[in-house]
Amino acid sequence: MLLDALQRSEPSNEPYLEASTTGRAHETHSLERLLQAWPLQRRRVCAKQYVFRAGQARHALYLVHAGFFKTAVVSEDGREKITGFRMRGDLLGLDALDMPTYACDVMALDTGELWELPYARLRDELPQFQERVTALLASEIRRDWSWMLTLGTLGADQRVVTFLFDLASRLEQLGFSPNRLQLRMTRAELGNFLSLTLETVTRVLSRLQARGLIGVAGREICIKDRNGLQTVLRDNTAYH
Amino acid sequence: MLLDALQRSEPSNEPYLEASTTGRAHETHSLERLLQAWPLQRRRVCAKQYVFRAGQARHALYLVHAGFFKTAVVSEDGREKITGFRMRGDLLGLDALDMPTYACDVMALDTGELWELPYARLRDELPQFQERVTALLASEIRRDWSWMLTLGTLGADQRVVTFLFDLASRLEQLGFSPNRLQLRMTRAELGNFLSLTLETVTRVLSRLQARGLIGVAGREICIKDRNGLQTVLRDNTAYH
DNA sequence: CGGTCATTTGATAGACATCAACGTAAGTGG
DNA sequence: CCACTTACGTTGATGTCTATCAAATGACCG
Repeated sequence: MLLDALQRSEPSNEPYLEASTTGRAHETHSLERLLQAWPLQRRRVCAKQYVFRAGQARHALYLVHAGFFKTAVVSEDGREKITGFRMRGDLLGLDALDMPTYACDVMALDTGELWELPYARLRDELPQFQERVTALLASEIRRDWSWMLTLGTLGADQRVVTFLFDLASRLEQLGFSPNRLQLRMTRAELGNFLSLTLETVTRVLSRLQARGLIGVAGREICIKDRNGLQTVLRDNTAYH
Repeated sequence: MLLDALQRSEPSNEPYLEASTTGRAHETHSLERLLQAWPLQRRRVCAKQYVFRAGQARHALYLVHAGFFKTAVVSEDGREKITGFRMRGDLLGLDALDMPTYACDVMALDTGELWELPYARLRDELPQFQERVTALLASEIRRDWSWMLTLGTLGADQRVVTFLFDLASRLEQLGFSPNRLQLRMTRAELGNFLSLTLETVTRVLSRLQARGLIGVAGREICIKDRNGLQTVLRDNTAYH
């Protein structure tokens, strides 16, 4: 139950414009609707380009309008950890709201468009905005906790499957097909997010494909047997 | 740099009332000062007692005034993950601000006192409160990310050392000695938080003690050689 | 003082990391 | 248009960290 509310991670965007079974314009888009009357600064970014980096002066909040992004934290000694993948409707920079500088790196994984939100003005002039921001902050915490649970208690296969389900669910929310996933990150990035090596990610995907549960063609993955994948989650619950 | 701002996890409370070198009344206590004029409902809890559990109707926010607590999420199939240890100055229930029910379990690890904060009223009547809550939410996210980094990229020894440093730092902020740590959680709980087994935690502590870096007597741990411990962190940076 | 729970330590095994090649795709420049 | 380069992905062999299993000791409590 908690899980349903929490799980999240990944995106794929412009292709696959099929109709979703559940309709469009979900929670994710509510911020966009809220901001329709505002003249927002837009910013285009290309793949591998940083939106901002930890330590830079915080100018604004960014609302993802298109494209895929990764957020990451880095330690002094260079260890990096991808904390999430962001897509349309996600807000970037929230985690530094109380700071003068950004607290994480955000990199575009493909070309995308961002809307620059002037936080202070929106907060003061748009009453629902503050509330929305609070909700987004809280849900980010729950999402993080959910991933901590996943990474801390599940084995490699189950982590990957959890990721695939989460990505599929997010895509579906945006109106895309939940069965054809276009990964925008490398195996290494996926592995980093899941606390696995890139080789392990590859092996898991191959394994799942061999069992007929998914189809893998590079970064294009299709989900063939949802129940089978659910079984993977239920079965060998490694650890603890 | 990021790390310093982020790391956090653990507490120990009433004993060790030594003077801290850095003075008192830090950021952590600012909420208490802010609330001095308010008549707050207080609640006493005993060890092993739940403050609230995930799914229960959300009544209020709780400010920890005394005692130690653990927050945990649980999946449908019973996997549990401790997401943090909370002490004086921490706010409980923040992660569910936008929900009708709590999103995690909170259990007292010893006797403690909580102050019940009526969120809606405080938000409306105390302007600085909203701001404070936002800051706390954001810093919880950064803290979570920092632990994700630690758990995802460091080996067992380094996780435990990171934990000890974090705990020591938090204790110092509260005015206690940063060198004598009274753990309030079992090895199993510590292991759960660090994504290790209780046996591994025990072994690491024994190992560090054998090297003369710390002293271990059950749940009482004293830090003997900070530099030596720093070395552990620098050295064998396992993984990736 | 028996009984439960927490901690410690040892022996063993397994899952995943590491190391090493090789295959594939895409982009560059001659 | 095709070597050449570079980045990414796949697969295999091997190693190791830490989980698992097991047992003994100690602490606390009714």
